[in-house]
Amino acid sequence: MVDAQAGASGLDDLDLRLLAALVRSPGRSNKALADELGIAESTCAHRVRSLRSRGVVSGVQVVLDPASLGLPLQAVIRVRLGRHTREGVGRLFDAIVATPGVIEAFHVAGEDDFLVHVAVEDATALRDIVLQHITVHESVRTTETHLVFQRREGVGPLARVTAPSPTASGRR
Amino acid sequence: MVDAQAGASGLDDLDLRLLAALVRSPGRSNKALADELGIAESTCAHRVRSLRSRGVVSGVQVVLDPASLGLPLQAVIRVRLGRHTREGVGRLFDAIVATPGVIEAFHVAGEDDFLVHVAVEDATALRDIVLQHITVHESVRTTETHLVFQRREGVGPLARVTAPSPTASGRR
DNA sequence: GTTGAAAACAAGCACAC
DNA sequence: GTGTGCTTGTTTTCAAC
Repeated sequence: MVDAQAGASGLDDLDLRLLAALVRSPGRSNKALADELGIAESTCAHRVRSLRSRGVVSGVQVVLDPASLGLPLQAVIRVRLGRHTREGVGRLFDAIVATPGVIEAFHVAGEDDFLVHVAVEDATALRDIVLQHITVHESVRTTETHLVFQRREGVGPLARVTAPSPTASGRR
Repeated sequence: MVDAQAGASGLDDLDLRLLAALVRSPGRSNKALADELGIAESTCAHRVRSLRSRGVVSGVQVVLDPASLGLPLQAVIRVRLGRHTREGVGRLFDAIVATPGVIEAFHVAGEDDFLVHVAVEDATALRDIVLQHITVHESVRTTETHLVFQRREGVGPLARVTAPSPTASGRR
């Protein structure tokens, strides 16, 4: 085997185990992390800081429950544009993510141009978002609103890196 | 005015300001939070614990950068089903979120049944996900894969609760 | 790159208001 | 529901390996 480097990124085995532990339980103390990985606390702290500074860990996020906030309704709004100028698309994207209730938005290729995930209080609020924040933009041609029955987190990107091939094909 | 309660949820003004501060900078210490809000540390700690126990704050999440992990390609896969049995849908959902590279998945109403957000290393990996993890399920009729140019976070649910009416109705 | 130890810091708890 | 002081534990820093 070459060394402990993984893939194209400069992440060694310890980095990956650290990331896995971090993702699994973000609230843990540095001491607890270090103990689990069998390394010194200072080493653990250094690696975590390094991963943050390199941008591998983009950040930490507090997740709110929309329903508890009085926003029990979620939807994905598919937005299709007419004219596609670079500035128009950029300004629309800016306006979309600045709209209260918008959780995330994707600029995608294909039939649709944007997918917008929103949480709102009721159907009226949903209509108001579409009419007052989306279709008001002249570049928007059509929208389609899809109610979200359920949203679930996936195992995430890390699962592709840590366990890419269950079939042991020699070494990578 | 009635009191400091907001909307249908039992959240007062301090709770909302606390949540806003938490979301803005999740890494902050309790002391820093308390100082910003002008309250005692114990009060701040109590409120935060209460918000967590009530489920308003669902949790804390470590956000990884897929590109730094060697997964520069993101896509949204739209999945349409043929047969819609309750168990079939549930098992498919389980399988989808367990697929390495899947960041999140939505079960939606309408034309499509699932929207799956994935991060992968290249186009081949994307094809493999669709063929080996999605279309292998007999309930799946068709899929459409849409490349993600860019994903952006919205201002979030809290913005709908904290600043619903910009018109100053009395003092805050 | 890793470690252990000391100093600075923050969190949790019981209690008083 | 809010504030205070103490005790405990944790993060940080630094010299050294």
